[in-house]
Amino acid sequence: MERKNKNGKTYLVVGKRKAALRAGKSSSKRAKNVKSAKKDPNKPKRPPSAFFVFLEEFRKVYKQEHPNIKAVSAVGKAGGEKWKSLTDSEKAPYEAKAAKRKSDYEKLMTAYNKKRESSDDEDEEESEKSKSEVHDRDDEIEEEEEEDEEEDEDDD
DNA sequence: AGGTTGATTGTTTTA
DNA sequence: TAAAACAATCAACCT
Repeated sequence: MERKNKNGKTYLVVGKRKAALRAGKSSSKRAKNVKSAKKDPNKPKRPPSAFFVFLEEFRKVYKQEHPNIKAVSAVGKAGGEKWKSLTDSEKAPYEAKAAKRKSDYEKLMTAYNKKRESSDDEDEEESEKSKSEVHDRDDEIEEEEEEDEEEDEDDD
């Protein structure tokens, strides 16, 4: 966050994490480019943490409370502060959703792995050499049905 | 015009 | 185990 457009163009110094992003030629922030980062065509993004789940809702209400506020950092600060203000009971539902998302993430990851397997890219060294030959000739894994079961837990 | 940063915390990942 | 990075967002700012 020390962007000095004066003379030096070293304004992209954000701190630490974004720096690595700079290393990669990828434009999007999502482009995680570690040294050994493999090229992932469509790797499932990480599941949002309970805080993020809470933030999604918090942002809406925050914007209503502060329609003039447009900076994302404002919601971040307020959200973070509010988040800590919440009790475990309050965070419980958010964590529950986060956990659910994580569950789906694992499923997506499995599908992703299978997809990768389908790809004839032997560039990656996989430790699953003992795996039996796949018999499923046609396996479409891009089918996701979201079933939201309404569980009402109000015991505090 | 488009890419990128900013700020929060939590979870995921890799070394 | 630990540390780093990334997950969304939206407008402003830089190239």
